[in-house]
Amino acid sequence: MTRALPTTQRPKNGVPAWLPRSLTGAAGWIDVEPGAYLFHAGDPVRWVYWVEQGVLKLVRYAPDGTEIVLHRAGGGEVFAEASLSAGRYHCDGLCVRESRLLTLPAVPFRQALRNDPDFAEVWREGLARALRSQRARYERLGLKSARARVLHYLVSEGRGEPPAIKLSGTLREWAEELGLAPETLYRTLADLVQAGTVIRNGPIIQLTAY
Amino acid sequence: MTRALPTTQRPKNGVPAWLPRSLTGAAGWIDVEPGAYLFHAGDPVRWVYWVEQGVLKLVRYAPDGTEIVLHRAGGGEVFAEASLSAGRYHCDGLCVRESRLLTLPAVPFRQALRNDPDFAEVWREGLARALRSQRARYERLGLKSARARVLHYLVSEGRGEPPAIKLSGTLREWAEELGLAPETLYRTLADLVQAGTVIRNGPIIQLTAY
DNA sequence: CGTCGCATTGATATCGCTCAAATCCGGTGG
DNA sequence: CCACCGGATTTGAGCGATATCAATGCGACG
Repeated sequence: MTRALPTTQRPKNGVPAWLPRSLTGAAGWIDVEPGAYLFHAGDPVRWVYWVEQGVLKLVRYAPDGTEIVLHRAGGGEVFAEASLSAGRYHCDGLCVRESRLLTLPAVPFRQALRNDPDFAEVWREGLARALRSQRARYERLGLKSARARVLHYLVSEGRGEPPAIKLSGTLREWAEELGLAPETLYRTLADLVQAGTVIRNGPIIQLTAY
Repeated sequence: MTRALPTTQRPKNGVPAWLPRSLTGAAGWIDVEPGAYLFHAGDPVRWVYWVEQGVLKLVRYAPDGTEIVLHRAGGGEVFAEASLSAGRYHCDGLCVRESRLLTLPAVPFRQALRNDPDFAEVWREGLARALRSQRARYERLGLKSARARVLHYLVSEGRGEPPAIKLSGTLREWAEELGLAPETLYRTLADLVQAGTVIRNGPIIQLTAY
């Protein structure tokens, strides 16, 4: 059932520096189109992917066919790394937006983790960082009010004293990250500025001091 | 500012088997009461905690004093392991429910990760598993309807075909995990049973087949 | 037998989502 | 330089799903 992967070969630029040579040697670039499946549940694990650009997702399906998204990965992230500790995939991996991926063979990847302590440490740090980030996002979405989510974001992701952030994308994208409709974020931000709780200078958003 | 830790010594039972001897030798049991701080932001990192029982949380504070929860840890989980890659804590760690903890000194812990490949692998697997779980929970909370969250939970956490789960706790606890008011979960479950989408036998909840 | 917490159901209020229209802004082509 | 276009940003209005408040039943436990 797995659709054949596009195999466009690309020059090996942009390979993350933290990958050991034993892996980069066997790696290859591919481009995938939205809707294309990288693998299906049950397929033997062959590759782990590093996402240079684009968006991918891991999905399962409810009996009625409803898609259940387990994870979304974007640029700079590793995709399907859970498969490293499994022989077969436990969900489908598919492309959401046109993506360029670095394919890393799973077997040498596992070997590198066991044999290269430096790589293992970098990998471990990456997992820990991702886990921290994910926990904070989870706690944030547990908050019921838009106001509380925005403040949570500013405090947990912000830098400085008082905390401030610089939006890298659009407000719409931020709204999606916060699990809010864009309109709700617009209004909530306006209210917070109105109330003097935050100050906004274009893409810079800052909590006011005590 | 850090309140002195309770230092009740306990017999060394219940130590997780995956910990290397180099760590268990230096470990100790403590009991902490709700409201007690294990550490404050800025404190030098001394310990990582394994939670035998209880609930702890990592928090920061908004300028107005609002508590921002970054993470909650319960029985069987490791707490404050992010501190392993930092010299100082970046948030406060405090006790939510009476807890019994195993204190693991940070320095030997880091050494063990570097020097003991087996331990490093177990640790890595644990991080990866926690990360997967957290991603699924995050995607779930991103769903706006109670119905969708329940179905997502059944598909992503359920076992078998069609997916089924056995509730280990109360429905209230499940509701909290789903980010719903308990009443909403009661009603949603009743509706799903009514509609024939799920079957419920006490704590066993199962999706119906196609 | 009394108490406590969970489960359940009812009634109501509220907040955020949705649909809509107007404006702004950057980029593009004439 | 200007007209035009598409997407983001705002603001308005209304609806609906969920939270909240309440009351009852139930079972465990002392």
